[in-house]
Amino acid sequence: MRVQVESSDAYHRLREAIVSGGFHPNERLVEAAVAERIQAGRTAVRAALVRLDQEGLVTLERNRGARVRHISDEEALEIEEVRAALEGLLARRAATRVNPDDLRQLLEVIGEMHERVEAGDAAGYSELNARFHQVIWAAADHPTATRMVGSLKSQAIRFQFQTAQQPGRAQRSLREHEVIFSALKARDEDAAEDAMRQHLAEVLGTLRWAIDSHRNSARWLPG
Amino acid sequence: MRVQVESSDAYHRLREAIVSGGFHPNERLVEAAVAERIQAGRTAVRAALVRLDQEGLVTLERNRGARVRHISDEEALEIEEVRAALEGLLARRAATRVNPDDLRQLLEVIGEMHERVEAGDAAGYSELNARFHQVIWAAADHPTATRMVGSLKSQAIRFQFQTAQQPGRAQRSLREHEVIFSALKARDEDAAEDAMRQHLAEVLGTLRWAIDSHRNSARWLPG
DNA sequence: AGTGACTAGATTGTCGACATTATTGACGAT
DNA sequence: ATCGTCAATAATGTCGACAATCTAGTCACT
Repeated sequence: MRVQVESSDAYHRLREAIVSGGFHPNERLVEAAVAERIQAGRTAVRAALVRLDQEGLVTLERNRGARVRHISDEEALEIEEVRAALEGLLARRAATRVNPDDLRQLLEVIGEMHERVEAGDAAGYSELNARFHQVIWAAADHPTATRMVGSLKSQAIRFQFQTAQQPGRAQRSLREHEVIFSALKARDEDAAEDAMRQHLAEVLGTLRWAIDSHRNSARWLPG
Repeated sequence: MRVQVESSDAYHRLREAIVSGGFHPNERLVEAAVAERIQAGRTAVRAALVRLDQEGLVTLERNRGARVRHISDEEALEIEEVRAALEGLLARRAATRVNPDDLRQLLEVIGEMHERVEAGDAAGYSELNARFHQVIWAAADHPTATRMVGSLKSQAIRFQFQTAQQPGRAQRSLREHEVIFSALKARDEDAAEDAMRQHLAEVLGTLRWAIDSHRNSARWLPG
């Protein structure tokens, strides 16, 4: 029976707990309590908090402890902008490096996407969307950019649903993915970057719209 | 007389020591030794190392300690690519947000750049180059992207000189900066992003060339 | 000489204890 | 009632000690 757990596990577990919503935004992370919850020592929790702070998932204030970082609407938009720039770069790189197997996987994902759209399964579509992008990241073979995009993704996860569930969004998204695929298949760098940026500009626009309308409705009710 | 130093200072000091070359790439960072050198406790050093690991300046291996991270030539090129994408985004944002004072500062920097170029002062030019970009970051008002660019910059600092000191590079660089300035002054988003990306593509090309020629010369001598 | 087991030393990982610092709530003065 | 003071409590920051782990060197054996 193992009691001691290596500290990097504490990091991964706490990260997972935060990203999956086990802690709410702005919730205070008391070291002792967290340590008990994730079965680790306070030392390990402390190290994990420092890493998560650097990563942007947590804010750490001296002598005042840690909180789950609240990503504001505005910041979510910023993150999405950066993601567009980075994924544009990745798509460009991927265009000159995709191999037949990558293309096969992308095509497969697109096929499944059609099914989900017809079934009206937004969650399932979201999942496929993530897979599509991951295949491109792998093909791009660019660890630096991939690492940064991954970090951004976990910060913005809370907003993921707001865009995915806009009516008609999935259909348009699917078409955009098909354009990206065509560009990659043609190994056209410029077209791939353009298509990816275009796609993420649409996502950004949708998110902006969703946030605005949410803001307004929130102002109507209590007003 | 204060002996105790707050731990975030340990981070800043160690970071500064690494970035400014006080430790060599791949040099081992023994906690006790570092603690003494930067006048801090081992606990503080440990926290600093975790942050620097997450930041990419240091690699941390379990039970095997920390080393100054060696940025390979290839990785330096990747970093420069990402920087180009991010700074392109920042230039675009800046185009719609620059105020007269920002433009005044940029013009001032360009003026001084002319002087340095004529004086053949590569180091001074580098300094001004950094200032130019920083003004743009401030005008862009985009904390997320700015934070990431800053992090990249410190990782790639070792390669900064290799590009700056190529003969004739400063003159061309200066012209590129003037194009960026014009686009910002005209508040033309597309032109600003294009100009910035063009500029950094030149930097990337120069770096690539410098690395290649260095690689070759290194292979000639001992071979 | 080369290989592998083993030991001694160096270094990191973790814990518990305690000092330092924030936060909360009670209390009294205005 | 509002504000400021102050004590009580809770939480974080730091240290020293020790356990766990790696590394380098020795020595026996082939």
